[in-house]
Amino acid sequence: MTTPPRVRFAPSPTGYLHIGGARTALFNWLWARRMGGRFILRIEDTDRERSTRQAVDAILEGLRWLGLDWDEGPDVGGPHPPYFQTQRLELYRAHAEQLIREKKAFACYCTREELDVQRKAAEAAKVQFRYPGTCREKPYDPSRPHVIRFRVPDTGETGWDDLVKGRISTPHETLQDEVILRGDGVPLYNFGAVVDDITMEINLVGRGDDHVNNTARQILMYEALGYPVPTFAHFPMILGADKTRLSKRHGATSVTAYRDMGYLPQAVVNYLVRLGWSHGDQEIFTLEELIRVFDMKDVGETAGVFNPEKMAWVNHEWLKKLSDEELARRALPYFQAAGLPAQDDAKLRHVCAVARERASTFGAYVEQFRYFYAPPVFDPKAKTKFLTAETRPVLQEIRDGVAALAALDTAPLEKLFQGAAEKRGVGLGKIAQPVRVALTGGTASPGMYDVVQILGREETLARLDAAIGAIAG
RNA sequence: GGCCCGUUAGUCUAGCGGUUAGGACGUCGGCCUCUCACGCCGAAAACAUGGGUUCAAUUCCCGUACGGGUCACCA
Repeated sequence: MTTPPRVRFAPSPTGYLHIGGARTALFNWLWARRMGGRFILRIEDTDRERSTRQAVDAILEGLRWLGLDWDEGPDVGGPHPPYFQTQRLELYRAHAEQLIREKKAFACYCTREELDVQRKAAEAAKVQFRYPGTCREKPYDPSRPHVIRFRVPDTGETGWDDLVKGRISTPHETLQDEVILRGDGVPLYNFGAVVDDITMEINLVGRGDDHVNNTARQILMYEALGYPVPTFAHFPMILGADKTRLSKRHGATSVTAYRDMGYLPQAVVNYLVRLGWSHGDQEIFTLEELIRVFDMKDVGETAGVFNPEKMAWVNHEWLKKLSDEELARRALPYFQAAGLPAQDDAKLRHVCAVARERASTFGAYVEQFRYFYAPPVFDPKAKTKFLTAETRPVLQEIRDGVAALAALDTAPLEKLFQGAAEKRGVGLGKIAQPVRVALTGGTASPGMYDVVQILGREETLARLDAAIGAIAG
């Protein structure tokens, strides 16, 4: 392709932007950016029953959060407005009328009831229902209730060279004279998409695998309308762990849900791009790198299972790259959303610094380190094992030592803990573990000096006193 | 069921006729160590299956099995 690609993402606003849609958008966006083309966003809202304004907003929000901006579409306009299908009805009507004049489409007066009867009969006879062409030759009478059907050739086949899947073709016998305009004049998907892709000058259609079976019919429509057929690229589906198409029952599937769990947009993009595409042995990619190396031809052809563990790992890699300041700034809203009194200060930066190597999402930060902002919740087993009459003197010694320190710098703290260990001829663990349980409630935490420094002298002493008191009682 | 598409370890993938079949997540073991984590080192783990074609098939062709998609006045 020598002309720059004009690609599009055309979601129907019936819910949030989900993982699969996000990846489709991403592949298209990357290709447009790589090739110096245009990325067009079009809202396919012809299903009025299910389309909502909130869903439109949610999808735009999801795309923006991922960093996928559009060159033409809602909010930004462009040379081929409007970008909502329900505002383009005259266009579909005009193109349908052209087809009717040229006998490539016709009005069908069959009622749904009549069709249902035929469909049931076919089902009973165990044969594939196919519109029998009842109204093919009837004269056009706009005054009667009707739909417009596209006339499909009875024989032959239509194929194309798919950019990712290679040659695919469909025999016409498996197609039928499908409805392109409903009784109320609203187009059906295949026709609306074709008319829009023609008028918006889309020359590369990249979409999910689930549209493979629509492609031959659409190509027939391009040809009937007299326009060049675009290149098609069908991306493999994303599946759940049970290998069925990814859906809500597999867990979180909306991209904003991942934002809310504390994933970074660049990590979500990074994970999604690697699901069905690869480049050497590299796993971590910035958007800039992707724009340089992404190629639709490298997209694989096999469906892939969405793997939350790997996505968490990717997110962790990204988190580790952030500066302390950036990390804290981004983590803050999550602590606040959990009702914890965190602020963008030195304490938060210290908390994030120790969390960085220990948790892979901001959601996990809050979960694992809430004791820095709230009273510790004691693990019963840890309490029984480490907060005992035997460890009480240790807690007391550390408590008094911390109280006596001029400042909670690492060196004096180290000296305090090691002194207590040496005095007893035991390892540092014998000292640190009881203190750890007293301060954090559990047996796993960042290093003790960090914990003491983050909690501060007052809170450290209070927690040690409480633990000592609990043992006495 | 018809049609379309697919099949390399549990998962994501590299491979494009001759490789010790490479990398990553996860798993397991070790080192480090105040616990956890990080990091480092190491290990187990794959070409669905049967026929062809070929001197030679993971790689090309056909069948089978399995999986997915799709069969609306939804998109």
